[in-house]
Amino acid sequence: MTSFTNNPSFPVGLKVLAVDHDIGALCTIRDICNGLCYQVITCCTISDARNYLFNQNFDIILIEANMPSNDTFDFVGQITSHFPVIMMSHDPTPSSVMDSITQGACAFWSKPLEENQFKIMWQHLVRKALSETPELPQTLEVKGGKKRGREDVDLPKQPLPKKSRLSWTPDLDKQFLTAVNQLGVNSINATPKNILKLMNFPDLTAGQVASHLQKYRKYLKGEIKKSKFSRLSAFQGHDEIPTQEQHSAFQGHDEIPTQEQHLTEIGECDIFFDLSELFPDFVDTL
DNA sequence: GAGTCAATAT
DNA sequence: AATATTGACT
Repeated sequence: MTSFTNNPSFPVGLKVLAVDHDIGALCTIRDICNGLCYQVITCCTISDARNYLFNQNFDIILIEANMPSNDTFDFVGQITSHFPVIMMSHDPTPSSVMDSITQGACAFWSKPLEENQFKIMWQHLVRKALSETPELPQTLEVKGGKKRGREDVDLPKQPLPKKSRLSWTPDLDKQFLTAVNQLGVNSINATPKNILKLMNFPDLTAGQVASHLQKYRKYLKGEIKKSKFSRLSAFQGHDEIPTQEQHSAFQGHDEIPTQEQHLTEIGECDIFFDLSELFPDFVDTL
């Protein structure tokens, strides 16, 4: 991930995760990081950030302090022992700065962000590495001080907090649903690989998508059967949801179907009801 | 090989 | 309970 070239003041390949509900800010961060040849991944929510951290490692994490969700600082507290975390905000109130630091963040940056701030990001990385591996300083000194700095030194990295199974958060699930709806749930194009491509979520595997897709389709079948006895609730009932559990994707957030999707679904259901009246046995195999 | 689906494992 | 894996089948 990260390495130091013969110029020890300029590590290359820093891998950055940026979390901010403000898309404009994410664009700025992305631009700056690209300019510095840093790898950067951005996301808008804490739950997406969690997923990224489950699945891959980062050198440093940038998080907006004033996110709409209220779990930001809890999250920060959970990850600062594993990653250097920098908090940021347009409005660095004493309390938000204090919360950040007490949760273990290593810096608080005032927005607007500037490239220079990113140039020194690596210092936090080194500080953290030093605190964990006392012998690193020698290595760095050699690197900068003398001879052929061509061999890169990889900073020692802490293993991931946990190699954990994927969690289908509402956000991730929403991405999934968006992709599936785009392809058409019952289209032959709605394959795990195609969905995976549309989702563009790092380190997500086709197998994971396939598993989720299977669950989703199973859920849909349940919904169709339930709606068998009441035409109206077939859709409008979509938000009044059957039980409550298995609904996270299909699990809970209210999908606002586009006009088109809506019509399509209605069409399908009408067909379904006609069939169910004529060929109840056939329908049962659906 | 790629998918689906049901069963089973974790 | 949710997710991952497996095995049979297309």
